[in-house]
Amino acid sequence: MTATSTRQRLLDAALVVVAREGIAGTSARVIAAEADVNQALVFYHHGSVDELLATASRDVSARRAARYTDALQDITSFTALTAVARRLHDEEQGSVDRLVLTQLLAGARTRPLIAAALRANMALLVAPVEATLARLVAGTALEEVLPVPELARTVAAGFLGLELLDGVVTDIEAAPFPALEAIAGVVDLALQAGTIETAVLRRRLRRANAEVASDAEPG
Amino acid sequence: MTATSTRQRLLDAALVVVAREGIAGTSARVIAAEADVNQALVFYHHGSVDELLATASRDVSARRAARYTDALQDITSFTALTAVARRLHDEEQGSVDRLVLTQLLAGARTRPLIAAALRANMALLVAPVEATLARLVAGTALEEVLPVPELARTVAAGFLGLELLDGVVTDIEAAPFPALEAIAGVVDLALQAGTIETAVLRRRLRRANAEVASDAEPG
DNA sequence: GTCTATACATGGATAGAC
DNA sequence: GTCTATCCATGTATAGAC
Repeated sequence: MTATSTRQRLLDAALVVVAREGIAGTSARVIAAEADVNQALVFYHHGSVDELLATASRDVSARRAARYTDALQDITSFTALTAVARRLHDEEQGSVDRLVLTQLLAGARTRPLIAAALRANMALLVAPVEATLARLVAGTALEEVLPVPELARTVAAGFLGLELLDGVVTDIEAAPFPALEAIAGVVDLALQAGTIETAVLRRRLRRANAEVASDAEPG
Repeated sequence: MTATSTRQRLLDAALVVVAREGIAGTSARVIAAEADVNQALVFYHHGSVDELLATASRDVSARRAARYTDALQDITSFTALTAVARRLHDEEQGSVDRLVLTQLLAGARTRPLIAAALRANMALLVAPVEATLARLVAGTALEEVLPVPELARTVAAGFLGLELLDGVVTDIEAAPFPALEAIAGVVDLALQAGTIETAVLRRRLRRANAEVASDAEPG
């Protein structure tokens, strides 16, 4: 086994440093120290700190997307979807990958290279969620009222929100999942033919949707 | 009218700078320049940059909580709740207050003073949401299966997730709300007596809940 | 309360020897 | 590919005059 290349050591170290020091505390010097290499090599191998972070971000998100795709492929109910969300969240507790994303999102607001990397990465992350949701609503009354691509982004964003707050507002840690699972239970029930007649649900959903639309443009 | 005090000018400027430059680009010098006062006055009036940010954060969150409390007080359905979420989101488009929270959350990971301020602030933010949800489920079949305090934190966190991604992953901007409103419609329908008999829903929800619990501890 | 001046640390990035 | 040395900008914070 050859020793890990300096280039790769810097990529790994960058993620560790971002997770530990935050985006504001991440510098070429600190990353190099973490990788135990000379500071100038950050610029030799990666051009700039932001390019290094962008590359590292692409790597970590590819790993994350693969993990999500794998975990979601057998999902057949909203209840199961929330259970997977809980499991993924638990598995990522304290992991480097988890802390990095929120730090990079904050950094992306002012650093174009990081923003570009995250945009590409978010698409990877949303794809498996979208595929799963499309499978879940196919053939149900929800199919014609739920905008699946948008819902997938909403779900991914909400999940991110939980990860973002976890550890800062510490009392939120395990709390979200029972709540989400209870709601998923209601939705799953609503989808079961026999509990609500599909035709009735469809009609009512359409009516409710129309009301929302008219509420949104008052007077 | 007396001119705004230097102390207050610094508080206002701090938020502007955090929103514009991000937490990583926020320094005493930049804040002082934005406030058009001398750099040393940051330390004279606020002790340190982090203390200034913590104070400013408390102020901005108090404003935000007041806005939310006001907007939520007349909510009587989940559909209306999502409509309010959409309105609040739209109103905060491009506002200083909106960008600040995510930046401070990222900063909180490594800066104790900011973390403490945000913890206090999050409680303010969750309170009106919790009160609203408690009102919504009171007397319905959901009352005994939904953990309201946890759900309130989940909703707040999810909302934050949307705000966090908005502007970075640009295609998410307006998308979440139709999706959320469609789901809220389903939940509201499920709660309407006559659509589903309450007793049936209760029994099924309990059973679904039990299945989730046993799924969570396999083999 | 506000200013100038300054000490001192850290950071991005490059030149040039090896 | 890697190292040392260095330039220069920016940042925190304080001392002391006004």
